[in-house]
Amino acid sequence: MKDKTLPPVYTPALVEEKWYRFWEKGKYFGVDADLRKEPFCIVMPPPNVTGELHMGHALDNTLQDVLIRWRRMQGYAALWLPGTDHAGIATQARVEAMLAKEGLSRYDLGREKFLERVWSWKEEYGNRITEQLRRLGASCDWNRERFTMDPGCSEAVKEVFLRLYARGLIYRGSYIVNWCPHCHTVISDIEVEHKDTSGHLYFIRYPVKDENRFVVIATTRPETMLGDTAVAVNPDDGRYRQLVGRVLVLPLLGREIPVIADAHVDTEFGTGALKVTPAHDPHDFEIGQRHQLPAVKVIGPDGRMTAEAGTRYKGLDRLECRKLVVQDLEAQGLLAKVEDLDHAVGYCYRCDTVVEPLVSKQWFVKMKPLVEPAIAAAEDGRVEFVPERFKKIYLNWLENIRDWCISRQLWWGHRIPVWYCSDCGEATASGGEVRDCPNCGSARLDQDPDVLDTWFSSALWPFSTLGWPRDTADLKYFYPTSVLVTGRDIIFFWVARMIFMGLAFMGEVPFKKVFIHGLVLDALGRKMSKSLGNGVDPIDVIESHGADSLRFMLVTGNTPGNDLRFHFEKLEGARNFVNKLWNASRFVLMNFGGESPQTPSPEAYELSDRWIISRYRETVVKTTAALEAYELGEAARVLYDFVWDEFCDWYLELVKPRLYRGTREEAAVAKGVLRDVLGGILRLLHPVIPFATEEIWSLLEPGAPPLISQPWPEAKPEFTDPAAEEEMTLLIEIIRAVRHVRAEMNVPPGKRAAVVLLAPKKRARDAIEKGKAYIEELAAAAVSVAADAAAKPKQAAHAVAAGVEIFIPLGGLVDTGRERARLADEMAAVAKDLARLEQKLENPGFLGKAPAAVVAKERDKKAELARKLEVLHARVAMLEK
RNA sequence: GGGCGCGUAGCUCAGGGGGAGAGUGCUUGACUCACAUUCAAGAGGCCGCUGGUUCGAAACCAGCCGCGCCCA
Repeated sequence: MKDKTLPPVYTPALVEEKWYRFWEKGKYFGVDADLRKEPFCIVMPPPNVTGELHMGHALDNTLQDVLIRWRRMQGYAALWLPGTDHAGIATQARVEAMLAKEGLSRYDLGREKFLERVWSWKEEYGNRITEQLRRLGASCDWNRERFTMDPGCSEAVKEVFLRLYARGLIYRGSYIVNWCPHCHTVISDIEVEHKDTSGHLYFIRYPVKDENRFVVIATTRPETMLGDTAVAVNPDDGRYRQLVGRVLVLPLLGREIPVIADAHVDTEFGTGALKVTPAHDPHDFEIGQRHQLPAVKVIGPDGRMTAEAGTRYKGLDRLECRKLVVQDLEAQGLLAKVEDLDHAVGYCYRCDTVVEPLVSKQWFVKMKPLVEPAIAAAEDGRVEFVPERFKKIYLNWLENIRDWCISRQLWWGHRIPVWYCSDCGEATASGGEVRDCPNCGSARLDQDPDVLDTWFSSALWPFSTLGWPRDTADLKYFYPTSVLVTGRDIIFFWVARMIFMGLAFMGEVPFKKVFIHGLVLDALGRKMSKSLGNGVDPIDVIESHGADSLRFMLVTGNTPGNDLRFHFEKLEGARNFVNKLWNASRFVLMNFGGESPQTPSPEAYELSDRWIISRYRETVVKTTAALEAYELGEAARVLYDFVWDEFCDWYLELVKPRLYRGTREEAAVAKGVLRDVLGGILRLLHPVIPFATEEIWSLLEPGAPPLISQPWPEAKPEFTDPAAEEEMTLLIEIIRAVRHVRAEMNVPPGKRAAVVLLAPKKRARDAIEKGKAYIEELAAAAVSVAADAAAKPKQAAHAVAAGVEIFIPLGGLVDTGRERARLADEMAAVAKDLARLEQKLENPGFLGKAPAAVVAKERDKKAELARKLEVLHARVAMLEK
């Protein structure tokens, strides 16, 4: 070993940090608007500032980094724009929890002081996740890092709010909304997760006024009956027709409520009579609107019963109240029955608390006018989904969308830029502080206390980060961005909203492609979650196996749109691959002995050189095509196979004789090829495995510009060499056959065996002559070639490969019984295949309708199998003698 | 209830109208001077079921069964 500087096991920790610093300091991630180049731009889905890197981030950002590094190498002005999201609810909750440890609430501090605390918390912890992204190798332009609450983004949020308000697309009103009693804020419809929950269906008798009969209603939430203002039946329901217009007496409270008819009522559910609680159920709210029913709020924002619920229930938690109401109804004989029922219950997606629907005055975005262009853009292909099926999901959602509730009862976020006059009640929207009411001149003005939904600012991300509302060069150059890479779980939250906001304010779609990937699941196929404790920390993985291994595992395991299970075995496989690359490079470098070999002239190539170059060219084509098609996993698999099977297992072995025993000239040719092909491999792998490839590159090409800035390999047509491929395929087949026989016959691996090859065809004989040294080296054989059957040795193990008969004379070592059995098995297999082919070739349908090339191919196969069978028969006959 | 995805080797998954693939695990052999995180050889599969289209289906279509996800 001439060079001991390369350790035999690749150690990522020694390499990764060094190269990341080098790239970042050397500004290799940075890019400017450059009209001589094509732009390629990805805006990073901003992780929450509160967040820590999880496997979902690791996958999402690895895929982005692969695309960005690849396009950068292809010569695009490749901008990957990073940033973080202020994550209203999550961040505020985090800081409030911290305060709680000091025995304080946010109200103790007051709004201003509280926000100071959040900002300082953000300064302290907010860059943790960006540091973690660096460890993953993310090559984003940190100089352009943005934050959804930085001055620029805040400006954009205000501007968008004001413009939408001016167009009448933002309005304030009292509607039923989803209240999370734990987060203490309203959340939008999509922030509610519906989960099947086992509960009960309570059947309650509502007495008809002045009559001795009842209407029985069914409900899963009996406590809401205290807020009932009607009972509704379907107008076509004969059972209840005569009751419509009558008055019922609401049990427990004695309030008189009407029986109304509404087509919305499902006659199949329960008894067909529906209690109507407009203040606490979305459907009931709509019925209430249609029939001008009062909305009685019996549940307050704290999840407790209000005074309207009556003195007996006031102050009780909604679930305690449920028990008491049921108990009271039963005592009064008004509870008809209780059934078990699984039904969908809404939970807050942030904190998993049961959401309480209630009527409240909130700000909304009117969706219809915004959504129509967003639908059109997907339908006419201005924005494309990869895989395409996600387009349907997107469209289906937009087509059934309801108005978006955007106000949140939080302090951390973009404050709603509206001021209310205490004197005349006028609401004024403004980009700056309003001091005098434009309506009455009063100075008694208060800004709306609420902030905007975090997703409101995220929706502007692709253009707010490029400078909007200012008309910047970046915005002109990079917008619309090239592709958005994100998980399928936030198509509604984010992707759809960016598209309609982009269309509304830029007049163009924010990205041309949406590349959707699945989720990273645990080994058992469950979502990784804190509560299950089944999450795998990417940083742990990076520390134990290296960022490259993690990235390679995530990329190879990824099929477009499908979920990916995390298995440590797969991670180890990836680690082994990186180590394989490392060692192959180590071998190459050791043989260079510090010199830089030159590319040989093509005439100097021998068969194996022509073969590996041809295979390399094919790999460039396949890899590039897979990347173009967003099949990143396929690209990585193609590279894995090429590097491990063809380059390491075959080419490196084939090259050893020349390096160890060849002439100087021969060795120089081999080294030149090694340098070229390994260099190409490093380029191809760099987007997926950036650290190890950069390290190896620096050793392979000392003094050259770093790999990150090298051009992507070209697929030169002149590299393709079908003859070399055909010949090598033959030789590989022969080598495998010899190895097989040796193993079967228990020939010790170290023992050089004599091998006689009988090749009737001249082409095969020529190839064997050319590759004789390969066979001898890789099959530990002493080869002699013969053209006619006279050369057949008698006491020999035997095999057939690609029309070539292989004899390994073993003298007395051949166990004829065993050999006969082996041959019989092989003959059976061949005969079976042959029979199938013969049948096929006798089928007139096949002969008449199949393409000529297919028929010819099948004929060839048949001929070859027939000959093989013949040879095997002859061999058996010989053994019989 | 509607929509989508997935059922291929023991496990995890690619592939995709004309020869069933990979990784891992398993069996056998080898510490061969790049790598035992390795090398070589091997066993292992009515490609979920039933029909249809086709000369030809594991692949395309329909239905069914099972699992998962999303929406209501």
